[in-house]
Amino acid sequence: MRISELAREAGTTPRALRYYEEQGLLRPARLASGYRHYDPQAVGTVRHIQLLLSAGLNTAAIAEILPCIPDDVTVLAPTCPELLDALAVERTRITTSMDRLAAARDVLDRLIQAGPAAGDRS
Amino acid sequence: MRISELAREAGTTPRALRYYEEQGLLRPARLASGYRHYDPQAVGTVRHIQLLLSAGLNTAAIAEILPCIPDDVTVLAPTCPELLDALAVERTRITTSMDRLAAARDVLDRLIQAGPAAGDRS
DNA sequence: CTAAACCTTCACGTTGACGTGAAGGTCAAG
DNA sequence: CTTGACCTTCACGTCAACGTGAAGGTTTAG
Repeated sequence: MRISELAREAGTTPRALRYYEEQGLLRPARLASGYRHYDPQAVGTVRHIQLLLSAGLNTAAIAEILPCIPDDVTVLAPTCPELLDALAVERTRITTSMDRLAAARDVLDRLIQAGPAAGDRS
Repeated sequence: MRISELAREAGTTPRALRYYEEQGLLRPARLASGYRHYDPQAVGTVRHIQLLLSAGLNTAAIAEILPCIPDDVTVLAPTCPELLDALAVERTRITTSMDRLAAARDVLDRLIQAGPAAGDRS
């Protein structure tokens, strides 16, 4: 598939896919015309990238981790043991972020309940 | 107190405090010299700001919410009912972020366990 | 009185993940 | 054979929360 189709399938833009390639996250083949050619597995790969990005990992961290993620999401066969430290660091970072989010959400919850709870009868 | 002392107390920098003021989050008094003067409550206010920032709220959202947060953190008395929608939106955003973080952490967990789980007995 | 350590207001620099044209090549359809 | 929808590579723009001097006024300690 070509870049626009992959972008549609994965819910992103051609620009982002070129950026991922520039950062070493994707290595599409090239047609004679110079067009990028992606195999179907790239859809899952891109979804992984987006997921990890939304978790706060930067492209450098994903570039380290991504080669360890096999095509089939559920199988998870050949892991790279050298990266365990990096994985643990990111895991800790994610957990810390979740804790902060939970604390902030508590503040909002108190605000939400403090207001209308007292006297909102309409 | 002056800006450097507040920065120390709240664990941040004078630059950040000036930025918060520029964004309408703080309104310190001014001495005759032009120096900013903060009352002790500002320490808690700044901590709230940092917490909400770390939760992904931007300064505009915090500017809306902050006036509703009373000085005493635990009391939470006079809430602004008009802002309930904004609060709910941010709450949803936070929950969504937490879900994404949890999903990404699951991916990392599978990677962490897939590798050393097979044969790591030490 | 002077030096250190504050403070002030500009105003440009940084970082990351892209957005957004610009200028031009490629390819299937009519 | 030309239109239009693709694609390519630069390369500058964006946004947010500050960092980092620059140039100068203020306050405090000796």
